Amino acid sequence: MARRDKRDDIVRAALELIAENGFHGAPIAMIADRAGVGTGTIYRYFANKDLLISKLYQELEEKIQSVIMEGYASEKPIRERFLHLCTALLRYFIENPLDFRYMEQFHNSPYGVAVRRDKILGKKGEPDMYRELFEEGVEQQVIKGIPLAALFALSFGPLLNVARDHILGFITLDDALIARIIEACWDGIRR
Amino acid sequence: MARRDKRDDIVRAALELIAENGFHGAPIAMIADRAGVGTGTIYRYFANKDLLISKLYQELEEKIQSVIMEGYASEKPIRERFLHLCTALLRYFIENPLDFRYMEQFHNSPYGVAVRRDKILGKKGEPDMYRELFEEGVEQQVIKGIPLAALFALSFGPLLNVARDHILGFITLDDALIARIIEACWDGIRR
Amino acid sequence: MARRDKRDDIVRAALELIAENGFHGAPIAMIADRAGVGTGTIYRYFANKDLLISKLYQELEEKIQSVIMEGYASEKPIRERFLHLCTALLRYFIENPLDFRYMEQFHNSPYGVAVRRDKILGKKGEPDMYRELFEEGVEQQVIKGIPLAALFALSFGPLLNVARDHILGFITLDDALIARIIEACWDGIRR
Amino acid sequence: MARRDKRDDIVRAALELIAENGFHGAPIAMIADRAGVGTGTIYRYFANKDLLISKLYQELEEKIQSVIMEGYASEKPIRERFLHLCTALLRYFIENPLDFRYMEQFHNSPYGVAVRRDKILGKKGEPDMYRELFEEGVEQQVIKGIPLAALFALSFGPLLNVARDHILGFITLDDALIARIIEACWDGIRR
DNA sequence: GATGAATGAGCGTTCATTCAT
DNA sequence: CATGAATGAACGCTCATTCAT
Repeated sequence: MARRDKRDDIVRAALELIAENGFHGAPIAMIADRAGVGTGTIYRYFANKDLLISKLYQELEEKIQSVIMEGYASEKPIRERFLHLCTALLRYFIENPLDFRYMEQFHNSPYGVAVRRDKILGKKGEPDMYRELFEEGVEQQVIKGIPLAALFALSFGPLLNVARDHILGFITLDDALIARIIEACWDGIRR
Repeated sequence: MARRDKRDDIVRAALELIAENGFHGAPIAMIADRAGVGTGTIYRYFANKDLLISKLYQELEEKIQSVIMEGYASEKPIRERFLHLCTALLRYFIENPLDFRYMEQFHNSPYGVAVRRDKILGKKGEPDMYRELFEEGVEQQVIKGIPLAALFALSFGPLLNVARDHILGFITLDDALIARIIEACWDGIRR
Repeated sequence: MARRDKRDDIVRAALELIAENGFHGAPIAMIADRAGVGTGTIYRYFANKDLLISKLYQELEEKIQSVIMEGYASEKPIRERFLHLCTALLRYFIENPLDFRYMEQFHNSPYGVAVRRDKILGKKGEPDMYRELFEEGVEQQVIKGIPLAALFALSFGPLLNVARDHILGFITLDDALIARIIEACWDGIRR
Repeated sequence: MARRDKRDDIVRAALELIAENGFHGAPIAMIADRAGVGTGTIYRYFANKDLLISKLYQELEEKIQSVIMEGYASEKPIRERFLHLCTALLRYFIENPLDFRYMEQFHNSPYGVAVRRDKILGKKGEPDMYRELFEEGVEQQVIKGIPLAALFALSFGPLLNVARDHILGFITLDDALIARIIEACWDGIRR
């Protein structure tokens, strides 16, 4: 088996178990078992469990980022761009429920706080589509002039909530409902 | 010391430690220590740690429920009632950050799922102000005709997010900003 | 069983196993087993394995110190005092081979270096019979005027070597031989 | 690279790491790394770690043996020969502290016991300069008539102790001091 | 021959829970 | 009733050794 494959097996096993059971419910031995490798093998790819968790988060974030940026046109109107990003993100989560659950677990953990700070306050040079979009929208007076953190809350809060409820089976999201919910998010932030 | 007092000490210690450090950072021995009781004593009040956690959640919920219902008048317009509930809730969280952090920890854990289901789908007979409000608002065509879960998401999602950001210091909520954010939530759900 | 007894069981088990097999050959689980307690119990008495090892060393040292000081008269001639201390020490080791082996293991380990430095250079305020004796002897020109460390080496070096050889069965020390060897040590350091 | 060179690299890496960090601090992977070879390669030269350790000891011993025998003349008087051997040995250790530290680690380990036994009791036919010297000295009544093990203890005990203290910086040995200490050793064993 | 990825037994340590006092 | 000493399963992690390439 190629080296890459083994790493992938580990990452996938970690993703599944953590998504399903939380960090608690995913001991290294169980991850190794699910991945079909020895426990020691995991440590050849990740220095420790924390790093495995963080690395997996980063990779997911990059993957999601690239997916939602497909077809994104920065010259279109703010509203259209907002709808695009939100729809793409929500669709991604619905189609990849494990990824969603993992991200959720991660954000609600000590790691998550630092990441959230960077997202809101802007990390060293790294651009964030949402932040740029909000800042531009506020400037153009299309979006309410409230702090960025509030705009993030008004957008992601509902989004992540409905994604979760859908995955848990409390609601069933189809294209029409997705569209209505995202319109509602837009109603929340638009001036 | 009265039996009640001892129980309260345990509950308060658990609240503080779990709010500050998460479930991980609150072993029974530490809770007992902070409460000033023996570890065994906790098991005289709660059959096990899970039950302590769940019971504490229930009590917090009841307390919050009663606080936000103060001055709530069901004969007032939907909008006004919505603003009242949301403002009271957000204020409560800001003034009681430990309670908020605890609720957050709880919701983001295996326990949380069942609770959320009950809230959305309606538990055995127990009334929920929000659900009633939303149902009435939808009926009166004041609120968007989307599933209850979506309305919950559009309301609580932003609320909990800004509460967290405030507590973490990423945003500073004053009365004016609270009002604007809750208005924005209303914009999101109103027809 | 009294608390003290359990602690003693742990300490004795650690002493035996480490003396017999070295630090390597004395995992916590084995010590617990030999002591007849659960592994977790050890951690109620010692914060970690290192502390157990260090504490055991200290206690042994104190015990040995008090034994060899029995009947020690500081007004007697240097030579007589030297013979007394060395004889008492060597006898102690022969009669308590586990203690000897333990001390040996300890001294030959990272911990041991610091202890040795203190012994030679003189720790804060703590008096050491040997150091005082050597210093007095050098001053009185009864003992060779070479560095303390050299005097320690000329005394303890042979002592510990023969103790080891006796315990390992390479030599059999009786009172006469002990006396001759210690006289030889004196020959080495005396002017 | 020649086979011999690779083996030397491994042996040197093992020597350095074990001397510096003890057996604990020298995992096979680290030795391989330092030697610039693959971990598996080590097992082509040594069946297992224990054998590497023992073989390294033997080689060091042979090297030391040959060095201290330089200029050794068995026709000279006992005393002179003793001073020669001890001086050469002490000098060697001071000039090769890694070798010394390694020997020390080795002697204070399960392996060491067997080696010591051989040295004192005389291994199958292998001659040992010191043993011969002591036996001859005792016979000529130049050296005290005590067991060989005691003579070894009175000679090597101080020697190894001062070597260690010098390497650890507790004492500074120059030629004069070395001479005085070895004279003192001689005082200890001579009749 | 040489490699280093893979392995899993074994380590030190934690902590929810029990139970004798 | 209240206690806290005792427990041992379970955890994250290490490392000597193997073996497919």
